[in-house]
Amino acid sequence: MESARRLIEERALGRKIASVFAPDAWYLKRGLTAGALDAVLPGRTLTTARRRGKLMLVDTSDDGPVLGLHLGMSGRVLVDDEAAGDPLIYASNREVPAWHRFGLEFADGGSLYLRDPRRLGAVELDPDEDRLGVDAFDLTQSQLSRMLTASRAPVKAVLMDQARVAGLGNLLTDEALFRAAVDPARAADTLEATERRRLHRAVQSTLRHTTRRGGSHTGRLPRVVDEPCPKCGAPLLRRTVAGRTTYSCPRHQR
DNA sequence: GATGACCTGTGA
DNA sequence: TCACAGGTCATC
Repeated sequence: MESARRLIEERALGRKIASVFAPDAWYLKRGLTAGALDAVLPGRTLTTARRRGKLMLVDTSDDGPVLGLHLGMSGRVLVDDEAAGDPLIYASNREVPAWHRFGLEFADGGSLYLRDPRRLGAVELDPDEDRLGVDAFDLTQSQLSRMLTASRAPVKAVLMDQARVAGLGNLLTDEALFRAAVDPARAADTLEATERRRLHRAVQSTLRHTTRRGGSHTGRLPRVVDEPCPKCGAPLLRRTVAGRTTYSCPRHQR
């Protein structure tokens, strides 16, 4: 995610858009059409690449619209046919032209494409940025503590709620809870102050770890039932928490 | 806040 | 052949 933003920042800013490639109407959200994109993007350049959680925000020149790009779980950004980051898990890295769901052709002959096998990504114009909470990278200890003490939901549900914290998905959340030794199903408001601090540190270290690996989600917690816990050896547990498949260690995550 | 639908490649 | 993966949205 962050590496995709950086790729756009380093390689795509300042290049004049010649045309828009938007063959997949389903991929355009909130009433957006290919015609609307054609009407506003050609002639402009991309000026800034920002990110809030999993939503990429690309500003355009001459008071143009903000281009919102969602990668979903399997989407990747390609600039001049070059991808960012490590190969993702749960996603194919093959080159299939039909997986190009959206793109910008630049006047210099280059391009920016979203390649997304499973079509779970999305493109929108002028996205409502405030539907997302604080970006996980900027989450402070006291912000997290307030969220936790204010909710009786499972701690995993609080971490995954994009309106509270933007950017933590299923895998990252499991990994952070594993590192913090906290049971994902614990009601958020039952965490002690020391556990809340530990969880904050675990979120930060998980994020640092994954960005260092180029945004890939591979962590310390194996997502395999009955695999021995790398920390204490107990067979790992698999269940549904907050509506998502959840792996945790039944012994040391309390 | 929980649940199921959406979508489609992957691997058993 | 089919269960499963994940982020988001509509619905309860």
